[in-house]
Amino acid sequence: MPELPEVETVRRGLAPAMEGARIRQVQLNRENLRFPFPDNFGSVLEGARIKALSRRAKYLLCELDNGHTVIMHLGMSGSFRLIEEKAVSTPGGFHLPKSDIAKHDHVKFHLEKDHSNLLVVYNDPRRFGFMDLVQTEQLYESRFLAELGAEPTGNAFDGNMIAAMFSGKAAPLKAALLDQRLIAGLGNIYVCEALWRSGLSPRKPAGRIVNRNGSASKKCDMLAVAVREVIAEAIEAGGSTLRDHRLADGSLGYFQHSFQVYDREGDDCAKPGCGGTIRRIVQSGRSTFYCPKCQR
DNA sequence: AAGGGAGCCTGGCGGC
DNA sequence: TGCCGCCAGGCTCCCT
Repeated sequence: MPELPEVETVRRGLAPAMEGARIRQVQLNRENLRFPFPDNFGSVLEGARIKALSRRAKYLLCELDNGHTVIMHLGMSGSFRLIEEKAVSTPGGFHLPKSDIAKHDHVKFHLEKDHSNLLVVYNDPRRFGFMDLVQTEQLYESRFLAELGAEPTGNAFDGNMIAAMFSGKAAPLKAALLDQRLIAGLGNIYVCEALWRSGLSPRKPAGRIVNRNGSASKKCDMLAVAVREVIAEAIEAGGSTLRDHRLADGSLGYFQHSFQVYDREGDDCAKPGCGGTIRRIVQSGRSTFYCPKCQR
């Protein structure tokens, strides 16, 4: 479920319960997800207290009080469930009632907070997600975070920044916006939506929206605004829920009802007076949805 | 050197 | 009903 707004929604769902909690036990139901779990994963986590749950791009960062931070990525299909203590509590934490045990539950974090037990379960059918452990001091030099580009929610993100990033680029706008080394956190859905909102074709070479002298054109400004807005609105809506993914508390995000182009091939373009039809094309192996009439 | 494609996995859906 | 191919929100690696 995971582009930036979904990860942020997960973070907001888990943080109140997890921050300040102590990790009693970590249960790994397999030795790897996309990558192997680090050897010391359990030993470093168990007994530690969670200081903060934050986010960078699509990564969840769980800072512990022992100098380590857990880096987590949800891949394509990862999700968390938060389960409050139930009747089946034991001295070692508690176990899921049979009805709550799901296929592909790969990691269970048994937590204790304010004398009650919590269970945080990570489920991931496709196992493209992963978890890693780094020294908090070197967090931003770690291999996953070091290369990341601008946070599209940040104050510095504007048309000038886009101009600097896209200047001279031959890659299509779609690919440039998906490049995590430039802007970090956008995925297939929100890129399609942002391009539609800004009236720009996903096929247009990224460098061509930049002024000849390298400064920000009107198009750069409009694109920056569209990206900021679509991300902000999606976070506000609790992200998008596709294929029945749930949020940590079991509820559903509803931004998918606001999609104007994503997965809407054949629909009329929603832009007033446009009259175009949404089309699906494939760019670098992935679906792009756009309106050929008003996106130029 | 940047850009495109395959590969990693499982599950759900539509077509026959 | 069953089987098959295609598709899916991400990322890394390898090739040109």
